[in-house]
Amino acid sequence: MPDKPSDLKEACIQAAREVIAEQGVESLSMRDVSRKLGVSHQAPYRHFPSRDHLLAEIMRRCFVEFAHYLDGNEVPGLEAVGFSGMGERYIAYAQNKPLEYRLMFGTPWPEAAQHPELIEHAKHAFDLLRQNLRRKHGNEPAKHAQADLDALFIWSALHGMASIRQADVMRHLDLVPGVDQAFARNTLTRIGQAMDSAQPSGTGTEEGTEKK
Amino acid sequence: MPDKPSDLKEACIQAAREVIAEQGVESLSMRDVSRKLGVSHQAPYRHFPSRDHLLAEIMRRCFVEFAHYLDGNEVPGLEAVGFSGMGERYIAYAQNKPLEYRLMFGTPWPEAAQHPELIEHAKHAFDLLRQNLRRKHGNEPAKHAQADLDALFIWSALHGMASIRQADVMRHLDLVPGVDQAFARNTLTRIGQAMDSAQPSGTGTEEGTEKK
DNA sequence: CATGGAAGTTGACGGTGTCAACTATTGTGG
DNA sequence: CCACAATAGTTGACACCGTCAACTTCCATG
Repeated sequence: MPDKPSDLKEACIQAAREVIAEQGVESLSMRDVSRKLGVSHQAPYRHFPSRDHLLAEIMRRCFVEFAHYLDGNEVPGLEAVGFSGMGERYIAYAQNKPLEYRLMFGTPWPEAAQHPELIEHAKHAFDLLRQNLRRKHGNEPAKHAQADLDALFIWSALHGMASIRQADVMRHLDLVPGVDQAFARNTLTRIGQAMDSAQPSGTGTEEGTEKK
Repeated sequence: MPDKPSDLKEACIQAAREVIAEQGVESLSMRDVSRKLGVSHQAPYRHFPSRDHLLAEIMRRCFVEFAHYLDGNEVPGLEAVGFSGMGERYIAYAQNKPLEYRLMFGTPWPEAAQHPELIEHAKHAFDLLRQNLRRKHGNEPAKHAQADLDALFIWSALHGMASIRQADVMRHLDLVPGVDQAFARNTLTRIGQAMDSAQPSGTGTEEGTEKK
């Protein structure tokens, strides 16, 4: 039990991450981190105005790590091979850091206005994917809408897969044995097939023929 | 204020759904339900052993509704036109009943063993998609693995999109205007393109050439 | 009519986040 | 060198939560 750490703010973040890693986000309490640090239950409030602010700071750091991961700086085995490599790194992150992934993408976010740096770093991670696609499409502004749509689609498929894999409902679907192993590979293949097909006609920005 | 409802169990479920619709899942409390029904804070425990059991029952009913929706019995405008129609109905449900969708797919599930009927109904909803794909592939058992993989991929893309659309982080990504409108349509198109491509080589059940 | 089980009430316990007031420490200006 | 103010940390309270235990109320059945 480390008593009275010199940098309490940093120690709070560290302790909170440990609690999250051991028991999950939802059962993290301010008083847990206080106890863990051998400090009064109000001490963390000197450094974080509320539980949400502590959580937001942790999420922000997770997004920094995540972006680093997506850039290929964390998994030296997988060299950057364009977008497909990024998809694999996305999957690898969700698989290797499931609690962090759940924290970033599975937890109800605190009010955005209160935590501008959080959304800034989240946006940055998304921008890595988007810029990758803009380079692929050619960077003229006319193509930006399609790049955004592609980024959203790829993110959807990857995030949906990561969420489903982490939800224990998957264990109860009576899947054909071995399918869970092939799930990630198949998803990447299907994404690639979709992206190799012709681009969808319109972005929907010109008119709306399906408004009913 | 409805005093002393005759069927308290049903009234609890109704009241809880209202609270969820007004304030979200996470701020639903047993005592809220009690107060709303003008009843003591322990009365609901006569009918539900715990908060999780009440939540599980509500989730179960949501899955029943959701399956009904997927089958096309709720949106008479959209006739059942095979898989593609089901994708649209999936999206329509997530859009029209966002809180129920969040409850089913965005909330940490209670321990599965405690709530067998919940997973049974969840599995039933997934089976609607799977059986649809089995009919499409031909129903021989050899094709079942591919049907499962396809179902998981389609579910991933749809669920990922639904989650992302509901997360308010989307409002902060500086997307090209109009892209959010086209998001759903583009996703369906991309799914269709992926499914129209050749099937991926293996299911991963035969051997593992990528185990390392 | 007695009795027993089911439904509902009351009260408590330990847990939480957070406000308010207090103390201790530390660095600085007179 | 010392007073003083800011900063960090403590203590105590409050309202809320889920849930256990003991109590009452009531109705159906023997």
